[in-house]
Amino acid sequence: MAFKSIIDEIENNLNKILDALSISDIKFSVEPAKPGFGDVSSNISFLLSKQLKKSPKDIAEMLSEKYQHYSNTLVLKTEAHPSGYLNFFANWEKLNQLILSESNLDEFGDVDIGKNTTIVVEHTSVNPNKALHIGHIRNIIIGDTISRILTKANYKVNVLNYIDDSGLQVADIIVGFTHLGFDQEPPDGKKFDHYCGDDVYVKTTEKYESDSSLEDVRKNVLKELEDGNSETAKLADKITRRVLTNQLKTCWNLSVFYDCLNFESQIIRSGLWSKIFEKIKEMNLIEFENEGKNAGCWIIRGTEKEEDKIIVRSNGTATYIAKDIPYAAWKLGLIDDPFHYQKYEKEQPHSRVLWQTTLDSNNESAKNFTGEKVITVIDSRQTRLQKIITSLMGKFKSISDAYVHLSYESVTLSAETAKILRLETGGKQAQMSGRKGLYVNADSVYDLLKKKTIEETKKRNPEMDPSEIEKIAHNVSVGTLRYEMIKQDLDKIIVFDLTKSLSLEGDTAPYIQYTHARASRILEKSKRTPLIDINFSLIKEKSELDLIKIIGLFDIYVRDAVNNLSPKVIARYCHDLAVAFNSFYEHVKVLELGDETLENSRLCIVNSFKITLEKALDLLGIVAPDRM
RNA sequence: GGGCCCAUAGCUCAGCAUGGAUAGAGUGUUGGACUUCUAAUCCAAUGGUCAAGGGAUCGAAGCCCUUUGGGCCCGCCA
Repeated sequence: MAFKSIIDEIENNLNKILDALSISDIKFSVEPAKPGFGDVSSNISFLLSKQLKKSPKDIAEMLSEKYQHYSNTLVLKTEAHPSGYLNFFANWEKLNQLILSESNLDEFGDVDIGKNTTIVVEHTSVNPNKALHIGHIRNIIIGDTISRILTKANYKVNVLNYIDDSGLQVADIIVGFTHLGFDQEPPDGKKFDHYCGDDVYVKTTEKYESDSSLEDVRKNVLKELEDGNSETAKLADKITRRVLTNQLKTCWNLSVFYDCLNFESQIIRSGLWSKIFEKIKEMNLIEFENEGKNAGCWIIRGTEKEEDKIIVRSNGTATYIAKDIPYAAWKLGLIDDPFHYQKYEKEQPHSRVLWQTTLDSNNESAKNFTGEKVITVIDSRQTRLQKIITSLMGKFKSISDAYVHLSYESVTLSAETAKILRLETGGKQAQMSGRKGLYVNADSVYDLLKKKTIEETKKRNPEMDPSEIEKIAHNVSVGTLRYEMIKQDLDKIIVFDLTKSLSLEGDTAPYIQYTHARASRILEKSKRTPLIDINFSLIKEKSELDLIKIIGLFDIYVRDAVNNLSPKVIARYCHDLAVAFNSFYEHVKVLELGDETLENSRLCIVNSFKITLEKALDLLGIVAPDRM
């Protein structure tokens, strides 16, 4: 509750006042105040202005007076601001005690929005024919962060990664291996996923332009992929699984973990499509077109100005979007589960078990990776298709918003970075393209960051053990990359610039992580555990109060992040915490004050800050080092 | 042609959902602070017709409409 306690107290009292005035249906706000306007503000006077035929200022004065007659534990005084706002000043002695003691609890920041219901978060879902590039990373980090935040909000989260192992992109590299003579072993220790993406995929698609006969080869390969028993399918299975293992390595390195891998090939072979096809036919959600350009196809009728969408071609085969329908329905638990589950062959770090679908029965107990709600993280270019899926799922499931497409803008390359990749754009940003080899691999960005952070850490800790430096550099590099992907809103394009991405100053993860290291060192040097039963009247410096206040706002921001599915809210909160701590650090001393009691009270603040920041950063998948 | 998204300081972005006080950060530039709990830091200065126009409102960066500029999507491809 923390800071929310004072908000609730004010809200209650204001409601009582309204009751006494026989006023109802007023949805006023009670929010943390802007600096300089007390601690909590309400807009209530503005909303009453019309009804009471008085100026907001007069109403604020009236309310302020009345407020005195109600019981207050956390509010010290009220103030009617000339602008009309009703401002409240906190009893900081009590509020400090409340916030600092609550911040020591494990469940600090928890909010119960999910009520322990299940929710699916699907993210990553990259074709297993290439290495992850910086654009995929945005998807992955958004998905992982959302999963962490939803878990904090008491959802039981099932994280899924959909493996499109039977699509055109996979067919392309198989063509490369079977018809263009690419060796199945990458050269000189190159990571296999990089080799498939950088070499096999790019060069094979290049070949299509000069050799049109390859088109037929490709079509055949694609067809053979659907039949699990073909030699082609077996080769593809071997290749894609090897690429997948490499991709997962990249994800795990970034502290991204999953619960289950769902293979498209198995969805196709499970026959789920024909079941759902029958069902949507029965429900009249799909129509057979007898005439016009789509004659002979099954279509979903477009609404008003939108075009009809073909689901089954006139030759009887299902289109791309059709494949998404059974999967979406499966995720929502709307159809009998055709899968068995087995543990993934490689062990996922942090002893979180990773499962994968299989069509072969085994001895594992039954699993359920579906959810009452589903969040699918896919970039905004798929909005149109996802809208169709969403509306279709809405007709299957009565809960509103059961299926959510969490959309985000793509990552583009800055003109300078494109130039490094030998693409002249005339100063404009460029869309990445796996096909054209125009992208920046995630692994290489990590490597560059790592190299730089090792240097920086060494500089500051010349005596430190190399393995310790390595560990810190890893956490800082991962933090930097993750923070860059999450700190802005989902609807903003990220223009990725290789040089700028290496910045470790300002609004970056290292800035935030550094404050944690500072706090840790103070606690370490104090050589004692701060005691919480302190004299709170000693805390009166502005920088102290500001810091405690922000600590107390944690759950409010978690709530905000969940309700708006907005990971950046937590990123900003972490940044705010760090700014407040840095200001505290510069303005007041903690150690060697010659005043045991004051020292202890400040140590309490430092400790609360440290554990709160740790929790908040954990929601972003960022580890806070004790030294850096 | 139709649809979706974006436009706030030189640059990158918060604020917009739920209208109200003084529009905030970072970065850049300029100046200052390390014999001090780590300077990956802090402090200060600089920098804004909130794209343009109109509307509703006591009140608009925010809501409605129009326009402009930019991005993306619109295949019996995936």
